[in-house]
Amino acid sequence: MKVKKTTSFHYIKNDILQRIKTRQWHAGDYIPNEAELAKTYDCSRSTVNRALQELAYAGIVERRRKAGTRIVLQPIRSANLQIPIIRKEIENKGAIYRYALLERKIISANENIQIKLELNQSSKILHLRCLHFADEIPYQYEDRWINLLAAPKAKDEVFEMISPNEWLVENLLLLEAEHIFYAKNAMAEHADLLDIAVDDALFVIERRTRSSTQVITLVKLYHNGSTFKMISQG
Amino acid sequence: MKVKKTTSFHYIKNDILQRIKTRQWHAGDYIPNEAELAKTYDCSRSTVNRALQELAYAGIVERRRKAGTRIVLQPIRSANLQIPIIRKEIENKGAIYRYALLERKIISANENIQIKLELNQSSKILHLRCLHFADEIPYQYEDRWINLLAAPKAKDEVFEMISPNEWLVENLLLLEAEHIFYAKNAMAEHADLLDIAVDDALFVIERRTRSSTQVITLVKLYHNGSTFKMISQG
DNA sequence: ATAATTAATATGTATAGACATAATAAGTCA
DNA sequence: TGACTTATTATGTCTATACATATTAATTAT
Repeated sequence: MKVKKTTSFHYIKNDILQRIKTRQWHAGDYIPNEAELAKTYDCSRSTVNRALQELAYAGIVERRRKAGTRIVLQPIRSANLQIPIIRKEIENKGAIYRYALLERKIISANENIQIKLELNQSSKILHLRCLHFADEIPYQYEDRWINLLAAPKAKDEVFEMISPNEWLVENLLLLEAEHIFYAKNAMAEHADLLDIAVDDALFVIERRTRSSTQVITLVKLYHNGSTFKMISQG
Repeated sequence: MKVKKTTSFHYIKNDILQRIKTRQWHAGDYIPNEAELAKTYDCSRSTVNRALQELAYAGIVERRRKAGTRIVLQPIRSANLQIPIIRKEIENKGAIYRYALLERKIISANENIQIKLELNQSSKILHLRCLHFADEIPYQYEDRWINLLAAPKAKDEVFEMISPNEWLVENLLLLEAEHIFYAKNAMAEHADLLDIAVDDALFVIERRTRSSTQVITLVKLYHNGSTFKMISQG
């Protein structure tokens, strides 16, 4: 005879998910409150609370004080995307990675860059253009702007041997980032650099990295044919 | 004079992040254990535990029993992507949404689809092709396969008035999904349907939705010029 | 030296109880 | 009726304590 010891929040989480999946509880409905669930599962409210908080974080339920917990109507398709580090992505494929600097220039921010870097007035920006190769085949073209107010040390780095991303990771801590993805036809410049045809579809990642107070860097990454795979959990 | 009441796990989380950002603690280093941090912050170990668990979930630190908690070397750029529901995306822009069914056909799975739908043998599949309009302008082309073993009721739905996605959300519970994103040049068929030129860059989302045991549906969504914006937190 | 065993340790999780807080509902007054 | 005030309630969070568990370090046996 088995003796129940404790009910895990994992068990509760799965059980509630199961009830939702089997339509025992319907989308839009409020589910019993924590105290009642604690009785049902014969555990403490803390345990139920943890299970429900994780379900809320995963977007399965919505919680509001006094109102209660209800099953999200149309579970928003949120997905956790792991954006690969270019060197690792290439090396994981068994290819040899090579980095090359195309251009390094200190410029004054034009209006467009000024807005994107959230600068009050035009100031000095380090503009870098680079290429990443996999087995000597152009793999990604990188167009980057570094805010020298936020990263003054970048002035002293030539970026011949180290890629901007790796330098930034080593020299600053990049925690907050904002991404935009889109598709774009290759322009003559891109085609030339990536050794593809003009108008070939490019997958572009635009990333803005910031500290709490300022934008540190803006980068546009042009991929040729590369895909991103992500798994969203439920 | 202010009297300290309690230390919130939010405070601890932010404080640790701050220490990492200001390089007081370095990437790769182990940070003090929970008991010590509890003393530092004058709070209970539970509170520290919660803060650290959230930091671990966010990919900032790694934790292992007995070993301790250390700051992740190269914080993996993971980002939470909210995939818009087409109707809402269009309506949010203030445009009028319209759905149109192009084709509905029950087929036997060919080898390719059979693999993607994880079927042991060829079985009946519902193939749907649809268009989504914003103010009568083609906005997204949808190419979808529904596994009739997983969703037999779909046989009885004509999909003239309701889009496959909305029907599936109402009739099944879709919790697990797998996404792939890529860029692709428009083929003649796509160009024709989306009213664009051949070879224009398309942003494609490929989504496979499943229950715990089987694949329910596979869909390819072809966007014309639409971008996705996502914010990854730190 | 090597393998197996045992101890030590940091995190993982559950609990009962307490108080905080947001949001709603009920009640009160103009 | 409408504007304010006051309960009420469900979730949010913290604490002290206890035990579980994974992993490493130390010890013992071979």
